[in-house]
Amino acid sequence: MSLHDPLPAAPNCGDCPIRYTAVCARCDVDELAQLDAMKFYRSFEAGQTLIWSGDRMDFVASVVTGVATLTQVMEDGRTQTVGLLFPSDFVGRPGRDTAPYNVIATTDLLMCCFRKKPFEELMERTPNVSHRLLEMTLDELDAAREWMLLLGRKTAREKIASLLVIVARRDASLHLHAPRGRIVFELPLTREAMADYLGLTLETVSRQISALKRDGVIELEGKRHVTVPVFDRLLEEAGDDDDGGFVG
Amino acid sequence: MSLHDPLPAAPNCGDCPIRYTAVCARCDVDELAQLDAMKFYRSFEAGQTLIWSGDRMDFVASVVTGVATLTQVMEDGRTQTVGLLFPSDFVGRPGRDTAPYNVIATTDLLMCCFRKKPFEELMERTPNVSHRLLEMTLDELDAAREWMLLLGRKTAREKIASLLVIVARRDASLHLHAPRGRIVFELPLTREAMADYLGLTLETVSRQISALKRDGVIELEGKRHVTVPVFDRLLEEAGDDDDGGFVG
DNA sequence: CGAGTGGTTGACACAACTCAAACGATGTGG
DNA sequence: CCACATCGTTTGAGTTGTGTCAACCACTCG
Repeated sequence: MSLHDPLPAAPNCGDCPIRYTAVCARCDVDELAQLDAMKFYRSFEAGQTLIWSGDRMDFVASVVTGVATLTQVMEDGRTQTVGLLFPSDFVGRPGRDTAPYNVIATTDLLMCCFRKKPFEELMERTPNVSHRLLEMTLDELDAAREWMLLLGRKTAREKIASLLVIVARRDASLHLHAPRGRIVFELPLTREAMADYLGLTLETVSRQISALKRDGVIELEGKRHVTVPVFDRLLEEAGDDDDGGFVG
Repeated sequence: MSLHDPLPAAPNCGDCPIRYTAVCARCDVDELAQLDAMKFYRSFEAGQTLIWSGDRMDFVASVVTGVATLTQVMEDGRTQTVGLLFPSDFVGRPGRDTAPYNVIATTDLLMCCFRKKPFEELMERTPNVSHRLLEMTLDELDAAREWMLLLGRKTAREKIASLLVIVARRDASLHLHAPRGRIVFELPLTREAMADYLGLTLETVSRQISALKRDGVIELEGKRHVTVPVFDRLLEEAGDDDDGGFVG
């Protein structure tokens, strides 16, 4: 399975690909049955905007397959992506009713949705959900702060390498292993979407990817299919001091 | 009361300045008594590092008075501040035992601490605490994402203006009102700490502050005492499209 | 009074941005 | 089936905002 797989038929919770990683990860059979009863699926095509900043949000959701971005746009059009959503990531905030960001599908996307009100009520009586959500939110906060270091202090080349590391890790985690040695993955983002996430222009992104290719850090087939011959080399280029523990 | 006030004698929870804004905000008298029994205070001087990244953390804490920063440092010394902690903000993550960031007091600081284990146990049986912590963590995530926009897309001048807006807002929230018209506050950060938070060099910070002064957006007495004659003007300079609703 | 700390200002360099041209892949209509 | 438009991308040439290096100022402390 990769980030781009065709959408599976709406799965039963029991054999859902994100059963043990999403908000529902710690639910018992009874709790799962309750979620199962209230869930509904929505699918989107690559490029579609699911939610506009300022919209009323009457549901929360988990990404089942595909990738989406959270982006902020300034009045004059400057755009910054503030979150990448991979399978199992959660969208929406209990207790808030308007969306603070645009949510955009960058690949075909399947979401598992819950109407907000019933979900909030379930959260009230189900610590297994609210504690898992707290844990996931704390993880996202850590990720956001790591991204602040990237945006504030890394060079364009380090930024690109760091993004590739993130994508490689999230892709690997779908297969339940850590990236090591020679790895291959698909980029779920256009050059422009990468630029918006990295705080760069798309030209700079393109140039730095070309440079990493020229230097043998990566190989490309087409624009999206990336091979990293030596993952540790990519890690060095990313300039991270730690290796960011693997979460299965 | 300002961000810099001398430390009060260790207060009783009932008349603690952050009684209705910290993790304990929603606790009833009984829950408060439990927290009261297990809490202890620690104070720090401006400039002190409370916690080093990688250290074992056996407590969590709330800022009672003063300001602290969370900072990340790369191997080569590049430094990025990833969080500003004002009174009522929470430090430490239940369920993790080593600190991911340096925590540094930028003013004299009073912390209300809880040993991690007992606090976690109390959280298990006290939804009023864990729900409040979830809410605060979601707020912090929003703040981190707003900062990502700043780091990725704003100019140096906009960055400075934005920081001043944040400090003005947090300072005002201690007095339970929103900033408006002519306002006055103390900067709780050195130029270097500002640079680390804004992803700039201290020279650029200094130049842009001089420029804002020259243009009449701010007035300075000494290096730290700031007067903003027209708060809306500062907001324009910050380049934010929304006015970031007031939280009392 | 000298040393140290935090801040300001200047001169210059360079990484990344802007503007512009062109490419390959894909799709569409005559 | 070819001409043509579009989209995402690459590459080049020139500009600029911010970083770097360095001198100097204002205070404070011992």
